[in-house]
Amino acid sequence: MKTSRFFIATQKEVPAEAEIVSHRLMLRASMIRRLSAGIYTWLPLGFRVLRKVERIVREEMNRAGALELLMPLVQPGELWRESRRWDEYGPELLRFRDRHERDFVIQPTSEEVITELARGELKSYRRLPVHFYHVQTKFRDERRPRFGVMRSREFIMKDGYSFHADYADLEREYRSMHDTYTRIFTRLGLKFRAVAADTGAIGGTGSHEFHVLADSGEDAIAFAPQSDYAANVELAEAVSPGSRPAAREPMKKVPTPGKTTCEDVASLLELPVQRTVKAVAVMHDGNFVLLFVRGDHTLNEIKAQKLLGPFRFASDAEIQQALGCKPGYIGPVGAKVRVIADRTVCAMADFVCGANEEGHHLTGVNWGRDAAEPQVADIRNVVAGDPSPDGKGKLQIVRGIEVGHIFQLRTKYSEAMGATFLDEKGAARPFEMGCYGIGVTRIVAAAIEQGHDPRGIIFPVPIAPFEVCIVPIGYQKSAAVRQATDKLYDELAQAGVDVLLDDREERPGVLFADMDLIGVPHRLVLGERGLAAGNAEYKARRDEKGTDVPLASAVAFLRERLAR
RNA sequence: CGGGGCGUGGCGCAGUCUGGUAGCGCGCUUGCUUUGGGAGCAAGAUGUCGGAGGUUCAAAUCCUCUCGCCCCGACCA
Repeated sequence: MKTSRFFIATQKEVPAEAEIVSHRLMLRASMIRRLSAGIYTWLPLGFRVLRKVERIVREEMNRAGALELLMPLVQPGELWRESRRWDEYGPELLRFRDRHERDFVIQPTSEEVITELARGELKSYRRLPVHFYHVQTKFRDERRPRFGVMRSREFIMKDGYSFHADYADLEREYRSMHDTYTRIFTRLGLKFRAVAADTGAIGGTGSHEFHVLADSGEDAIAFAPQSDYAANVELAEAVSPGSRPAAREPMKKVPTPGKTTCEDVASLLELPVQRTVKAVAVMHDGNFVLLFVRGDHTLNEIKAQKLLGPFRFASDAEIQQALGCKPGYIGPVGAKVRVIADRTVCAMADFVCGANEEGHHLTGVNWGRDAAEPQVADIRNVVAGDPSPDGKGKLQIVRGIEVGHIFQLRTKYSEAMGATFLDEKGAARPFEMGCYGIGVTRIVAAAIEQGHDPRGIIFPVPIAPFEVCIVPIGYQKSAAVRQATDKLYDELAQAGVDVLLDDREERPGVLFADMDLIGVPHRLVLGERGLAAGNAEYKARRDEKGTDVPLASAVAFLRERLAR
């Protein structure tokens, strides 16, 4: 490709809308343009990257035996009523009516359609197992789209669905997909981690997320460096710290006017915040419930929800009614309500908590002696330094961008939609199902979050818009440069290298800046100076300085570099 | 959904408080010079100031309505 025949519209200035580095760079590099909130056009440069990501995904899915098909973007609402997701999905599901007033949705995923297909086509166990996938546009009407294509409303996802006669076979496919995803993200050149994930309302044992590691990630991941343990913080178990020490202090009420947070109370009393206990008041099924975590810990709402079922935070008025005090001074002593303590809190003695009286806290509080023994559960988020749940070392926390998710659906959809097959004995049984997603568009942004410097994007070779660029100095002026450049360009193209020749009539600085910005991994510069000695100058995108390479061996040199 | 902010040429912004000839930088066009890290000079083009209504001799500026976009929050005792 020659730049003069391509479309590069780089910008020095960034549109004010862009917040994170990948979004800024994608706009500046002219990979994408925003059309509407969370809706983007992929320009030719960005589209090349997108296609390369898709290609790797397809190759590995096909290699694993999955079969590509294409399901519609627009799906009948009727199917969604069958699966009950019409009601469960909420406002993120984009719905509309056609001219006959029939309900339709723009698909956020395709479980309904694939299950509909399966119940019509997969009548016999002899057809199983089978795994269908497609790479298709998705729409989720996000409450708040942001970060460019990282969290957009319209995006491209690879979603696959597998059908099995029994759970053992589903598990086999699930492990196979775990391996396949590992290969895909490895080939994409990304630093990633597979982590155990929450299975949400569906339950079941199997769900893993694949996260690209980046500080700007929206998810927190807990992992143990000494073992294989890795889990989304939403899920990571906070293990019990052991048995509770004996009480040594008497309970005492102390004035703490205006000190409503554990940090404030701890600093007033000159105690570590780890000696304090904080209360979270929630309403569940019309009942007032107090949840206690250590002062420096935070409540894990997902764990709490699993324990209690759906709940919401209590209002100030409800707290006043249940405890007779304001928020900020809540404690378990004398509280005639349901009390749930985190495992860590349960193992505390002589702790500090609210006195259920405005402006006062209690010190030297002990379970059993001063307050009724609470219900104990794991309801907090793990923090760095917590022991790993597998007993091997301590947890660390890193941030990640979720780019893949594999899931054992089991029979949720097949039962809801009556999708059954006949087994060897002629009995109708619902399919065991798995589903497997990869956020194709998000991967592009994630790769940039992981690979960039002040000059621009640094793409991994497999997904770079071009593998190599040639920057001639004086292409329009010097016949020698032009001749050598054209020859090299032809040779590289012949050798199957994805090469971009920057033949624009611009000053060299402009060409260098653009090639750096769009993230081409390898660069060859041809100028009269070097050509006189028979050399081209080679520089990898991450290198500070270039090195001379004999022009005669430049193709072989690059092929060797690209083969790595 | 709640809170905050912004809509002025393709992009980034000033001008709005205090009504009175619509401006700057980047980009774009043409010419000359320049040419190994985002050039210089000169000449140019591009605006229904998001939209509708109102107040006024006069509205980018004041008022009302409306549309769009961005950011923050939804962990709090």
